[in-house]
Amino acid sequence: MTEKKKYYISTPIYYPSANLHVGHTYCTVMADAMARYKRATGYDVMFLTGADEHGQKIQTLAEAKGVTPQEYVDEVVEGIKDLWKTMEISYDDFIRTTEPRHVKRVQQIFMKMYEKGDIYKGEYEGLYCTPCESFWTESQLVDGCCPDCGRPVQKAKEEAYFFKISKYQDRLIELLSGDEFLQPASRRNEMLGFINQGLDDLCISRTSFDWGIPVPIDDKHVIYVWLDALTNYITALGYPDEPEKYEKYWPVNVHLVGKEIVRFHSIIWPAILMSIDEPLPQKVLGHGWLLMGDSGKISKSKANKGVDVIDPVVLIDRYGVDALKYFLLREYTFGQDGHFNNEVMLKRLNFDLANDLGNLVSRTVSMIEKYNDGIIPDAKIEDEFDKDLKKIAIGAADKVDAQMDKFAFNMALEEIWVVIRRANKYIDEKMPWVLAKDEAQKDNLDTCLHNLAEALRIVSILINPFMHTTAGKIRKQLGIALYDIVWEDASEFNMLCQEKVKKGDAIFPRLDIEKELEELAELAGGPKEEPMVYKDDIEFDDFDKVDLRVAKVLECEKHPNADKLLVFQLQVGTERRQIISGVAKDFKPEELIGKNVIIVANLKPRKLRGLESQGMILYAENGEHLALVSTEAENGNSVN
RNA sequence: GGCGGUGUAGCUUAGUUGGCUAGAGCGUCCGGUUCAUACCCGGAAGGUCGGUGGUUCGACUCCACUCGCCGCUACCA
Repeated sequence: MTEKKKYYISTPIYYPSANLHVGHTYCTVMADAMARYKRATGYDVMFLTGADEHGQKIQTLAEAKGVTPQEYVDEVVEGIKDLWKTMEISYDDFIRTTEPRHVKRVQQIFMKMYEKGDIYKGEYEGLYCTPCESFWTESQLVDGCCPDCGRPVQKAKEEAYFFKISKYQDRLIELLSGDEFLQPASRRNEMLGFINQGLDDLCISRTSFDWGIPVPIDDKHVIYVWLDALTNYITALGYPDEPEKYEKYWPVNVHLVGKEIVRFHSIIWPAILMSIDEPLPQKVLGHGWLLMGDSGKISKSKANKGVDVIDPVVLIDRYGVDALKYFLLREYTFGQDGHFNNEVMLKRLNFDLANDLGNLVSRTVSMIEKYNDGIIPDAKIEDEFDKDLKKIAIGAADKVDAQMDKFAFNMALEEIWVVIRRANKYIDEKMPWVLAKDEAQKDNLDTCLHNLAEALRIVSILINPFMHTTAGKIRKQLGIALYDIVWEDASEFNMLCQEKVKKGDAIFPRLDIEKELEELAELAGGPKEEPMVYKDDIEFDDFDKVDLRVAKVLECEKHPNADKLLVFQLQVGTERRQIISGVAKDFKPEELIGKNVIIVANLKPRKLRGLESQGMILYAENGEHLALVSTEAENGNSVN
């Protein structure tokens, strides 16, 4: 027996701060389809997924709930695993960053980097967003708040260990300059642009929380997210102390990631590997986001409004796992953003699954029962229609192969549906119900029934990586083996021989779209509740240092030299002052004139792109945008 | 502001290196069929391929400018 070629594919490890939504499901479903496809086509596959369980946010959420962080993540991860089980996700390993195997290996990796001289101790000062678990530089903040979620950040200064990532800058540029490593190509230039600005050394430890892996040489510190999370791809393989799997599967063939984490996977992760002198990933593939209507990206940190159901469990309960998988894989183009929408989904399910595929199975099996006592007859003749159906059916596997090579799941499915549509057309061309009335046409009828069953047999093989339960249902109705599905058999015709078919329930019942839309809208309900997360307590004296005042907006215009900044001229009592705010996206300058706002009056003045800003205006987060914090009080008055 | 992407029928989109009468699905209209989950099949209408100018025998495809979206990035006391 020849050695199989290996194929290693990963999803990101998800952060268990809340239940997963269809966005996560989307990524995992793609990885699963690819893993199953590769297994079907003869690869020895390693499919890894997992959970990233450390960090301050988990610690805070656990405290709010009155449980230990470990208890907290155990419960959420249980839910994630249940979901993957329901969805029949065929992962080979599920790595949790709290597992001992991961913890000890991260420490070993840390030591390797340290001994190489790539890690040094320094001091980190930055602004931290607890919900997002991210440090931001001052310049990254939006209106003093986290650029991701718009919530307040807190200043944090701490002793920390740094990774000399700048040392690998040139090699990273070289890596990213190739065609293969990062796709889609549009991300490459972004990443190169980012590197070319110069890489700051990366802070890889924290002392401000302790829910993490201790730094082996300094137990005041825990290892921060990068080194902890990214290394999962190799610790799960046993690197470095049990390298058997590692040597077999590494380097990874594909890291499947969302476009928001492309940077970490295409810059930080390779740099870590360079530091420990290990091979680099062969490919990082950034997929697009599923967008919810007009309300933007699906995100755990943002409340989801609107009527579209994004809880995968609800969708699975109503329509089944394969329906959801089919929709996600068929509707969206890899790498591009897509809009998730109930109506589009329901139409896909009805048209493609119920009408085209489900109905084809139903009519084929019915006719075999009705016209040939349920036995699949042998083919006896071959006319033009037969030839064409056969040609298209046995040619489909190659086309699917070509599309899967490009991660074009939607086109791969489209190729399969070409066969399904051709088979439906074939029935109209042959008109078996007419043939059945004429004994002289028995051979023709037999051929027709046989060929339809063959086409469905081929379809069942081709859809198996994407919807394997459905593949099984089709085969069961055809009376053929469920489990030994061989990809190569999709390129063969005339494999069926007198099997006995058995009509079952509709494999995809037709849906009443109007009714479903109404019921889904009810189910969507309001946003899920998340515990409130506040900044650390402060003393009254700290608060009292802040001098808040009412101010009237006299003038407001765009900053001449910056896209995001507005320049305000304000009346504060008897005084006029100029304040600059990064809110050009949220307000039109003219709509603010005349409003009374609240400002921080005793902030040290600072120049922003050439103009001085004498304080800061307060705004409230309000969904996607900011809202003014305005007042009716006289300008100049203090706010306590 | 810098860098990059993108703009094709009402909607979602395919168009590799310039040769197309610009394809497909959904929607719309007309017709056929009854084996089947009121499904399926056929046909038609619908596009000055964002705009302007250029290169070329020939441009959706190349170039310049321009408008609209999007991403990364700088400015966000």
